[in-house]
Amino acid sequence: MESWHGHDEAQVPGRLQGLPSRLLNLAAGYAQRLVGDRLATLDSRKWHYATLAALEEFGPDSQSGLSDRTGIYRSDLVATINDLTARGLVVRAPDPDDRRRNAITLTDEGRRHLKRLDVLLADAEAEFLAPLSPADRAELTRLLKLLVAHHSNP
Amino acid sequence: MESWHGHDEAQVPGRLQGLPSRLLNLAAGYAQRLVGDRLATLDSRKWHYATLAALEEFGPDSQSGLSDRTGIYRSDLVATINDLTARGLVVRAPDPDDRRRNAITLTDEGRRHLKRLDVLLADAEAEFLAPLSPADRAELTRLLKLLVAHHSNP
DNA sequence: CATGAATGTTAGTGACACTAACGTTCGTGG
DNA sequence: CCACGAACGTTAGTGTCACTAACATTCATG
Repeated sequence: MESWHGHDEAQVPGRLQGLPSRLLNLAAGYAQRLVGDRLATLDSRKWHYATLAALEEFGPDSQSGLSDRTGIYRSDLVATINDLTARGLVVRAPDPDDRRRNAITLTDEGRRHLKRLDVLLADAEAEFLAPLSPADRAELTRLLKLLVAHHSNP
Repeated sequence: MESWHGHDEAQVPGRLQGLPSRLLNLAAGYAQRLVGDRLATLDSRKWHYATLAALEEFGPDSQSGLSDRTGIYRSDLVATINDLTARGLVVRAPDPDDRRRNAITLTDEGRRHLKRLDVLLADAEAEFLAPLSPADRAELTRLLKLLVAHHSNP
């Protein structure tokens, strides 16, 4: 993750120019890049963060529970948990109450790592929102919530 | 492109819940899906549309010119132009003035196809923005433009 | 006219969203 | 009580998109 396509911004087709869906994609791209780059400084990604955050907030959970909470597909969660266990941030143990399940538990080191990621994310968020006033940020959040709410439950 | 992860929206970690960058990614995801699905009904994708639109607006162009205008990498543009020529929407011919270049030209059929895609896109855009009032849409566009402008030229 | 830059091309990487299929384990209805 | 279907974890694979590296051809400039 180094450069990107958005720096020079040559003459762009006019019909695309002001399209909210295009602007949204552009903006989301910048946000994603900022966040991704920050997390990468600690060899982490969105998935790692989301998983650790869910574990801290809701306590130990099965993989399918984590999949629900994070939106990560259970198939992709396998590799994520592999990573996190390999780094000692999480423990995967068979659930004695339901032997189909794995109980995923946050370790102390995992909790510490999550705290470090939190700092990074707050930083990225601040940098991303820099051009907006507090009122603008609230407004943006409101509008995005409307859109997300409308399209998330059909 | 059929289902997606956003329908049930289970209990999500609170620290992620209201984060503009997360909301932005979610919203962009919905928009992308809407647009992508619409375009897919005519076996097209974002790249095809962007290329055709750029050609109509700026006239025949080289591939690297198109790359600049659309933001598509020249390496990816090769396949895009391959597709479009295979479908007769575009003609690729060596540029006599500069034999390194290919001159890409929109065909009549390409123009017709673009018109069809335009309808689809307008439709997707309308559906995406359905929950917002005209004032809200203007506001969203304004905020997104601020963000994009700030992050596109460092 | 030699050197370096631009152009198109091929190949490949990596993140992410998503599907299909399979074995194991559990819960339930008959 | 047990057969059957559902849930769980896992493996493998697909498709889109952004992006890099390397190469041959052609052009432009010094």
